[in-house]
Amino acid sequence: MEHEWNANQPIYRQLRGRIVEMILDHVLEEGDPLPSVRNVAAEYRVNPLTVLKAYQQLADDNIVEKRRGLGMFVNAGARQLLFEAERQRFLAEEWPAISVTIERLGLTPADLLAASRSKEQ
Amino acid sequence: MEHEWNANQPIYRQLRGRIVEMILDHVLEEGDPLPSVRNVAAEYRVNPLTVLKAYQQLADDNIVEKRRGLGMFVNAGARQLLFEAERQRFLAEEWPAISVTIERLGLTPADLLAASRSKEQ
DNA sequence: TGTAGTGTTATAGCTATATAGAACACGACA
DNA sequence: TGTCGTGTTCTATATAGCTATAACACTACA
Repeated sequence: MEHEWNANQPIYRQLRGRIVEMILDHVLEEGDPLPSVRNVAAEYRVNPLTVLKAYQQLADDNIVEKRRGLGMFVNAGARQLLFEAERQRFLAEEWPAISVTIERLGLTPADLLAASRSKEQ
Repeated sequence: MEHEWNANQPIYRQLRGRIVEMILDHVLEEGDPLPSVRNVAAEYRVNPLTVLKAYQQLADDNIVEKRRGLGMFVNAGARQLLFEAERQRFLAEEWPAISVTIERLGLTPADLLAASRSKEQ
């Protein structure tokens, strides 16, 4: 997990996004415990309450389950749930504006491919 | 210009984005006046200081020029400046994450095309 | 000179986000 | 029983974003 936060979104929202990515990318499997609130707070230099807020939203969405004294765990079926939810959200809320931006800026598939590859290095 | 703000970004930043789009799309030509601070504030139900903040950033970036008592005007060369700046910013800051998301969600060009077209209706 | 537009500055208050530190409650284990 | 992990709650402070309202300064025009 990257260590840096940007200023475009609240930290708790970026953190939630990263947990979502870890689940979708099989870094976290169903049944796995999430990194503890204290560990994440210490490692990424944020307030435990900020971490808790991110985790709380995941619990509200039925992605994780909190077990007091034990930790938080990825729910069964969480990946499928996220996959479908993120897909719909991306197609409905993000892609339309991205598509318009790509056209407006005259970006070709070659431009986009080159930009994707240069970042992989 | 759309009338609704989302909660993902501060209003002043969304407003700045819309002015940028209007310039890139030739809705605003170089030399044109921007809608006045009061007009935008009234029409979109935001505080004049919020509008001013968006406009101030455009002035800081040499996109517009403020003329007290007269209005704000799109600078000569602003479109080219924006076009290049937005292109670079999009390719460097936005596209890499978008690309990863598209791959992660298993979205095909057909999925994306369908989503673009359904929004056009 | 007065009016009607423009930008600009000031004061004040509220909400959201984030921080800091501490302590409480639970569960597993030695 | 005590320890060490976990989640959870509490109090307090600071900053950013946004709101509301008002007034000041500039410009063009009748």
